[in-house]
Amino acid sequence: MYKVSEFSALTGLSKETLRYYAEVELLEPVFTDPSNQYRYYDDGSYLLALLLGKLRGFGLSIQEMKTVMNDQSFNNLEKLLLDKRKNIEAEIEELRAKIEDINEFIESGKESDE
Amino acid sequence: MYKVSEFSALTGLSKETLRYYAEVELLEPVFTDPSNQYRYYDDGSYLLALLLGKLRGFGLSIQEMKTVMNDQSFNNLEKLLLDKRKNIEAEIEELRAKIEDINEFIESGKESDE
DNA sequence: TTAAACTATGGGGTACACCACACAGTCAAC
DNA sequence: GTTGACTGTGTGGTGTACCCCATAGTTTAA
Repeated sequence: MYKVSEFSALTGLSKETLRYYAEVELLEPVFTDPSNQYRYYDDGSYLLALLLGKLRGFGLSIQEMKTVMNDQSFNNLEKLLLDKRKNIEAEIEELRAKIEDINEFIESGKESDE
Repeated sequence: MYKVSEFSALTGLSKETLRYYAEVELLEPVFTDPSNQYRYYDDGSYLLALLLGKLRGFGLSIQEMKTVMNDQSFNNLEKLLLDKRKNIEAEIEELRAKIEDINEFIESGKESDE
């Protein structure tokens, strides 16, 4: 069982983030000491925390991560990741279009200069 | 001289946005009636407003647009746009890397399933 | 003249995922 | 037993570019 500081160091998630994740019920401590409210995590929490760190890196929102965590079988995970990938691809398309707009704008500026 | 509603309809910028742009000194009315604080815009404002709309679409921040507006010769404009384009390209790269991460994660999941 | 339509101001709210800080209780090592 | 390190809670702040609302004053058309 790890206390927050140790668990924070272990997982790379800040203490505040851990507290936040507990608050929003994304990653809850396995045990909370009723006498002092200290939160304790275990090795299972550790694996989940690593997963969460990865998913955050992929750009999943808290809500999305919650749906992943609420499905112990992780059946939804792949589907969610594929969706996320599609979203990212769409974002890339938008950015590409923006670049095109900028290019056109620059070009039109040059023409009217001459 | 246009009052806000008319000018808003003309430019596509909402009244609130116009007020905000006046507040942050991005696009100030050409005249403010001292008796009632009504703000008035003219055709010069119109052209600037169109430019601002475009620049917003390109993803320029208010601060960046201010630097553009503060340089009447618009000498900085092209440089700024090229910078912006570079930023967008970098963003695209990040997103691509994220997709790669996701792909790897999915693949590794499949392997360990079998 | 009166009512509808317009305008201004000030303030709060939004989304998101935390971070920071003050204060107080608690634990651990010596 | 004391001191320093740790923990909790509650609250406020962050950034960005606005949006929305209530209130109150103003203009305009009939």
